[in-house]
Amino acid sequence: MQIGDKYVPQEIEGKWYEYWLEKKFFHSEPDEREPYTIVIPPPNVTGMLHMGHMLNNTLQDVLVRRARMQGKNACWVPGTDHASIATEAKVVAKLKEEGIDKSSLTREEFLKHAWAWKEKHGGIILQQLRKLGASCDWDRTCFTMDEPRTEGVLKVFVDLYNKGKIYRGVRMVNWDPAAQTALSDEEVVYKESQGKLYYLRYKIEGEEGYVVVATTRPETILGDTALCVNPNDPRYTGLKGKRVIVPLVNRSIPVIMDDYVDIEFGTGALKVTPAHDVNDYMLGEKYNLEAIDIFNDDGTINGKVGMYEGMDRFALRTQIEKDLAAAGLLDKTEAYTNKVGCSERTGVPIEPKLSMQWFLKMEELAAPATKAVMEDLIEFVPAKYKNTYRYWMENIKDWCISRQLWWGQQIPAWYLPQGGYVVAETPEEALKLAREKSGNASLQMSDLRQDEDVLDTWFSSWLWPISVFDGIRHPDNREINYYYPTNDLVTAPDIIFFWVARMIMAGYEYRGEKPFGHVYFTGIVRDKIGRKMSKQLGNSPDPLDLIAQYGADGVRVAMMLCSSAGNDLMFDDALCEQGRNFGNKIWNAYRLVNTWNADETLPQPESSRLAVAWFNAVLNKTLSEIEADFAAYRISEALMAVYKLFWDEFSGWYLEMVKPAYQCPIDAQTLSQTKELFEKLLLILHPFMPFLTEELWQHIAPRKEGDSIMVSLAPQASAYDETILSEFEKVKEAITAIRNIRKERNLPNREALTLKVITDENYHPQYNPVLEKMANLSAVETVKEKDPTAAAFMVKTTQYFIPLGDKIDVEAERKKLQADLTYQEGFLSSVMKKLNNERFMSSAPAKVVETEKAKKADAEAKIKAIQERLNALQ
RNA sequence: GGGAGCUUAGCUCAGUUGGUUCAGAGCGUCUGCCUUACAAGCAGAGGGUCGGGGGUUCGAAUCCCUCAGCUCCCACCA
Repeated sequence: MQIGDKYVPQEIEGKWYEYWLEKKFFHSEPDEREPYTIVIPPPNVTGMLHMGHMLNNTLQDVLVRRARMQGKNACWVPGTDHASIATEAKVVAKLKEEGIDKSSLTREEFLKHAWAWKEKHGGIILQQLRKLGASCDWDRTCFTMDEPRTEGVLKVFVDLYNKGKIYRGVRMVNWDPAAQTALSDEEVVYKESQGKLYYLRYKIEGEEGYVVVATTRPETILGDTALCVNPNDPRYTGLKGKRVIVPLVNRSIPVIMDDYVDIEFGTGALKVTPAHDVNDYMLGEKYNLEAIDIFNDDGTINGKVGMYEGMDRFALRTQIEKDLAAAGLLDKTEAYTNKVGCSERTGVPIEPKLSMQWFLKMEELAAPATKAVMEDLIEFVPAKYKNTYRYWMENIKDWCISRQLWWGQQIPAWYLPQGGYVVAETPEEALKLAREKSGNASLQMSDLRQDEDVLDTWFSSWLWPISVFDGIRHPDNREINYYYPTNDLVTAPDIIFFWVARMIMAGYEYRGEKPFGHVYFTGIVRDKIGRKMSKQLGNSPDPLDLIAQYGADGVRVAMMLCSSAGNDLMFDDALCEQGRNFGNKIWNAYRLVNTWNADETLPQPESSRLAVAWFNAVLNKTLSEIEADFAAYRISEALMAVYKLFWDEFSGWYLEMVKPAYQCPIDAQTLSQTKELFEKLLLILHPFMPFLTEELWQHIAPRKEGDSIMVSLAPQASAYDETILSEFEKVKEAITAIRNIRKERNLPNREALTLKVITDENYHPQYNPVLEKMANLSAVETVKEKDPTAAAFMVKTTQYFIPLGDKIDVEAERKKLQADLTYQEGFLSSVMKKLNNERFMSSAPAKVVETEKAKKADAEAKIKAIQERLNALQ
């Protein structure tokens, strides 16, 4: 079969993906083989592929393809996440562009738009993954809001409710005024912001004088219901039992004393706004203060106080500063930097707000999940995340699971006309329960009102490893029993709490078992100067452009080259070039082998026989290294090992050793052995570079329809000959030395040379055929005497000479020898220092002492040889 | 304010329990080559006091202390 002169990845990649799909090689069904399972971290359904996905999914594909080639039943389940806030925000924005306001729509109308949007954009990202070569079982594609998953979520909600783990209550929650929903603590990110500290005057009731309070949020005075000072603060002892007047608002509020207040901060006096600050809320509870909620859900001021109604919270801050100053109630302001909690999704500052929400009790769920990780039943790679995990788990707070959104699973709770509610998986059951609960058998569905809220997205994705196998609805089905627990989870560390921890909890709660055996945490992809890749900075390349430019195999290699687990990686387009170049190298090596014509009558040259034996040893040694690397999830090192194996050992040494003379035929045995070795290399390379290896694998031997490298078995490491490896290293050294002599003296490669050698135990004559071929020697002669006029070199203790007649430069030679002598003498003296040190001799292990002695003998022999040669040069 | 981690060649990183010439790799750089698979290549070379200081040890990139710089996570100081 012919193959193109140039490596053009774009020409070979698409067709093989189609072929794999058509042959259903990605599809897995339970059978008697050992399963290997990965569930994809589901990307947002309307998201686009970015570099983080590239990294993450390349890793998963490498792991899955490798497992498949080890004979396991590999199953990689793909899917998408409905991403309630993110998707709803996108739909709202799109509607706004069309001049439609969300509030003008009914829930049903809005959801129609949302589903339409999902149908249009949903799954684009999964299509993009195909370009990368991802071998997902597409028949299993799931969506966190499809019917089986939704039913599972509702079932879990009802179950947890019935177990008493889910409750409803008014709590201080993180309110996102842009999305107008509550958020979990994990969805709040703290951003440094330059603000001001405002010093406000609170007049003391019935007296002259005032108390100054420092605050960053003067607008919240509208909701002040107390002033608090530390009882140990001598400045304020006189305030006990008094009341003060809230500036501008003119409300009279009590002064309370609590040692929560930091005497050092600001003026030591704190305004208390129970409705709008978490700490103030605590104080409010403790001292029974009124909580005045001054905001509407969108962050504008409501009518409760009767001032500034309708103003935005930030506009009000500016306005109130002016008004306070005008009224003489603003002492001063000073610049102040603090951290403001912002919504992870919309980016706007969150507003602590009292509201009625649904919560999940976490403490009991956390216990087995913590244990599993700490005892390495679930292994974190790298292990440093265990600490982070434990700390969070041991300080876990109840999870606010309700969201004031429409896109998501609506909470299956129905309110009764006379108050109270029932929780059920379906409206029918709810009605039944409601009739029982109310004792009113004539109650109708229309009398019940379902809770408006939906569940947090993570409340569906925490079930992912179970729900993709339908193990929530049907806990005993064949698939869940076969595929669960999954093997590896590959994800980013920033969702360790959102997702990883919760999946582990759900795993133990619903399967009584861990959801996965290993969690591989990838780093964050940064640009080459270390900035996080982001849309705003525009420093993120489009992965599809990279694939178009360098080929998927090249980009995959690039991702793997720079990714060590848990460490951020500096991505540079140059890495893709390196990946593409590697593909080119493999391509051209194949082209070389492909041009060789076999001659059945030719015997195998000894040099080729040796080359095959040697390369087999190198191959097996490297295989065992690769296996160790994979076992420790050192994926980039595994790739580097293959890279060097192919480029240096195979292309640089092996192929040169067996290469026939120009346009001469090759013996049949060497050709077939070479092809076998090449095929093994392709098998090892396949998980990293699936497309190129499939293309060449199809060419290198006769194949039939339905054959594929991806469903072939990869070679396993076996025992190898250490001796041939170490002896060969000396041969390589000699070849390199001869090449250097040629280079220094400008001797053309075509001109054959004679090599003389004084034999000793480091000289292995059986490799002379290789030496002769690689260094173009006419003969290797054994001599007893040094040749003072020849160019000389040493390998270990063996002395070699190349007679050059008058071409030798005595002065240069002497200089070189002198330098070498100096080095060897220095080395010897450092060895002697150790050997003459009694304490070293008595405390170092025997093995170490032995090697030092060997070093001494070695150095002495070399020094002797160098000196003799120097003398001979005189 | 707590916690974790990092600092090794120009860049990105390996370096398992302290001990072979341990100071490494890849990329880049420099030099020489258009040698009939590949210039997306070949043959070579240079490059680091292992962040600074101190200690333990016969022996330290590796263990301990300390200082400096960087990064991340957590946390209610208004």
